[in-house]
Amino acid sequence: MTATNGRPAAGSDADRGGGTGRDDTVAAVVRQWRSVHPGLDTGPMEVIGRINRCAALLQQSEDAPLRRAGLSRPEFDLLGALRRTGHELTPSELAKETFSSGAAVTKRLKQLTERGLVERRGDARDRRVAHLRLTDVGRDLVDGLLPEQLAYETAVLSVLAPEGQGELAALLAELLGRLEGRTGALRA
Amino acid sequence: MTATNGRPAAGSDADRGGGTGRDDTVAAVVRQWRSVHPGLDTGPMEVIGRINRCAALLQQSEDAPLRRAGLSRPEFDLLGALRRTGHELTPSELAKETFSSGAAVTKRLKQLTERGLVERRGDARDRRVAHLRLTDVGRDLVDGLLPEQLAYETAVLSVLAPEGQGELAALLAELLGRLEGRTGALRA
DNA sequence: CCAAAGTATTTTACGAGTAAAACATATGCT
DNA sequence: AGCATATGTTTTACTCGTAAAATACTTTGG
Repeated sequence: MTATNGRPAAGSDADRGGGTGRDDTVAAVVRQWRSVHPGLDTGPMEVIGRINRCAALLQQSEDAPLRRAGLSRPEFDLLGALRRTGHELTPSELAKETFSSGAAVTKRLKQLTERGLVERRGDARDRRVAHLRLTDVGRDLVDGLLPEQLAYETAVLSVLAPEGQGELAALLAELLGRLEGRTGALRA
Repeated sequence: MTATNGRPAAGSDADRGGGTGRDDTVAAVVRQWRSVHPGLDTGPMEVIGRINRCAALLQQSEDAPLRRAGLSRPEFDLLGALRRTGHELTPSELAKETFSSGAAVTKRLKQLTERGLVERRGDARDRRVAHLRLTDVGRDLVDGLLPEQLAYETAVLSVLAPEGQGELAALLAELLGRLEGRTGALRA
């Protein structure tokens, strides 16, 4: 919690490595804060601010191939969950799997079922629960879209060297694993 | 675009380093996809999926101190922009500064002005434009909240060693800088 | 000076997510 | 069996963001 931990001093390390690094907007914001509140440890901003901003930027571009297919990312995530698990899922399982609320899943399912991408089947034993599965059309849509989507993402990420991507993935995995360990239940 | 680029092979590298690494949910998802579509290069998922998931998780916890003050993160960002630039800003400048649409800024300003955190002043020369500034109350709120918020974020991030945080910040800065270079205009 | 075009901001209509309540059904206890 | 409680899902009321239209003002060029 002190202002002098192990992080490299902020405000001048914007370009590391080959000197090709542009200055990012978060660095500029942090610089402003530091000049207004010189005593503050702005370290967390440099991580969290950038994660948020990256997420926002990536989602804009990232979703381009999806939109061509008339799908939002949350919709694609839902279809993807059904595809990758390979079996039927109940609404609650889908909610857990896609990290969204039950109500949101209900709404998405309604639309996706109307579009014929997903089918609903009632449970014989417990008539409260529903089982959802992809229709053939839904399955083909996902299978056709995924390679496109991944190719697109590969292209977007190619601004980073492969080793950089690997390091980034590893660090994020570590952070994510521990954050999830704190709060998130580990799913079955 | 080939499946054999420089990234470490996915699916078994979940714990690196000291062996303390928990398995994160994205790793599990990627494993599922790989077993359904073995030919696919899932590299981008490991980066983008994790960035998105981290952003989501962080925002949940992150915003706790803010909520105590009755502020959403976008509201705090707006107040913060006014505080850190140190001068008045027009609605359009605020929109640029907080990466949100003009309409969203209008709405937030309305609420924040009603709450007495922000003041509006009309421009003498050009009567279309407004100039916004923090009230004393608004300024004190931001100044009181920021250290709390940063301390909280520091605590959340402390699941990563300081060097890890530094590396992560640097990699994200590089990614972000180049992504912004592609599309985003570099602001003044 | 006046009309046309441009710019800053707000308003409107709407889509999507959420929390909490409402339903519908199942399970446990006596 | 019968009632209380728990669980899975949907509905309701509401908030917030967005795109596009509307508004208000300014600038430009004849």
